[in-house]
Amino acid sequence: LSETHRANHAPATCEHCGLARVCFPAALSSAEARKFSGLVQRGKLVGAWRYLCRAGEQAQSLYIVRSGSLKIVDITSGGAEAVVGFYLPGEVVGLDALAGERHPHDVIALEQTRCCALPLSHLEELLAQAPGVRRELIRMISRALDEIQRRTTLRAGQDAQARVAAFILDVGARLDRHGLASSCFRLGMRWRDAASYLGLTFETVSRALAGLRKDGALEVRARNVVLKDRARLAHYARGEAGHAAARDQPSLRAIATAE
Amino acid sequence: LSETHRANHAPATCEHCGLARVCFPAALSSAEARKFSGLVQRGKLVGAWRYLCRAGEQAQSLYIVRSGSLKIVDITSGGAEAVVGFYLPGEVVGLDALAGERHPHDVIALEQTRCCALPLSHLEELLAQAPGVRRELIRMISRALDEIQRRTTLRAGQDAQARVAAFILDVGARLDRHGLASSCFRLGMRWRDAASYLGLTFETVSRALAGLRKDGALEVRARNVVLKDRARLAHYARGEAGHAAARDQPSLRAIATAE
DNA sequence: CGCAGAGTTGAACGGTGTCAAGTAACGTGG
DNA sequence: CCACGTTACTTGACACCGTTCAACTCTGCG
Repeated sequence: LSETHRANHAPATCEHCGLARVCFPAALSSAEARKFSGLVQRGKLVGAWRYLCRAGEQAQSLYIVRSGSLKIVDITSGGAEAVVGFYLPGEVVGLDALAGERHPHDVIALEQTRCCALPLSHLEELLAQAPGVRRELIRMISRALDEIQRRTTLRAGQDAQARVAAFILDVGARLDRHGLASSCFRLGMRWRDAASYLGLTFETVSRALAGLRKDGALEVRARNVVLKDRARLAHYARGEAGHAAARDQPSLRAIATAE
Repeated sequence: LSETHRANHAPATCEHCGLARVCFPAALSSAEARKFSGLVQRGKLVGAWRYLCRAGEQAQSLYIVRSGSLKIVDITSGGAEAVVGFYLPGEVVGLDALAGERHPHDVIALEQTRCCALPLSHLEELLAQAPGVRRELIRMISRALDEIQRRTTLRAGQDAQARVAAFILDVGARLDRHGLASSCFRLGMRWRDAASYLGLTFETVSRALAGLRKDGALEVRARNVVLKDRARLAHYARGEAGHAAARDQPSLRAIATAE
């Protein structure tokens, strides 16, 4: 059963993959894409709660999430776990391991998750031979850097409801970017994980969601989220709900332009 | 004042620069390093409070901070400014603009700051001709990604003293990595900026510093910081000071290893 | 059907934000 | 170089949001 199932979800080449338009090959010439496709191990399955990779471990591959989701986890010296981020379908795991060649964090599947793998040895080969892959890889890491930086705004300075609303919208936008339903989706993580990521407790996340639900901004059942009113959510995400807007004036005296 | 001194001795080539061992050329062959050196505009000066680049602006160059410091700023829809990060000497500005070719954030000098610039047009040229530069660039972006991700831990979940202690240690570590004094340094930013970065108010930062100072963990005068007791600071940074350690048990049932 | 883990909801405490007043550092112009 | 004004920082008091602890319900799975 799982074999035929896997076959259905695992096309033989990247060209036939549902994510082809947003994955690596999208920006490659067809020759490069074929070469790329030949080096990729497609559709590796990672069960719920299993590690895709472990902190400190030698990095073997880049992984592209095809379906499912994962969490990036940092274990503090006290043994507590802090969630550093999530990987959603269409996103690439391991871009942060290209410097040290070691994975900096544990990456754990939140549900049954399917990934394609590009072995790093093959990546080297591709980088030398296919300039498109080089450009694309640099573009990807750079974009990842930008997104993480942009995301830090969600996690500090705002109150709980704003952070939760922003988080939901962010997940929606990320799914949207990869052509997946962005108004009605299933969150793979427990609230506990989302809370850790947002710097809150799961009780607070629960309460924030209750508030958003009561206002008709969204619906939540189990872990399925339906965005009912994006504008209202965005409003919450900016902290402009109920109480007045931010009064933290820029105090910015930055000078118009250098030279 | 030491700044003007240094300015007079702005080296004519990268080989003679004090940061040579930690900057780009460190990992290049001498031929590549010479080529690199020839394409770099050295020692551009950015006055305090001036923009190195602006959000949305077409990216022209990668910048390497030689001395001084800058803040990365995001302007919220309400007009308030949120500090997303800082650049310290030896670090590279603009790695997050390689995807969209536009700078995602304002970058503002916190003090008189000196940067070298590598025009992106020249970078393309280098990437094609010098494989060492390609490797090094990928390594650098990847490392930046890792560091930002690692840094998110500092900003969520811990109390104010822990965050401030962790921040100070992080700045010290970053300076150390580039061969600069790591136990006694000057923070270029106002507490207001550090507070924004840490998701706190500047009053709370001030109080946290007062606490750390009272315990003899560090000394602060104006913006000069002296680390007196790193162990104690690290202790604070882990949130193990005074009250008991984290009781947030992993609840981690992640399964030993996939397959 | 029943257990275990996840999520919800309530009450009380505490840390941080907020407001306010006072002090120290910095830059500017005399 | 000094007086001044502005800005940054310090410190205190209080309110509020979020954490903590606890009881309960829901969901999923054997």
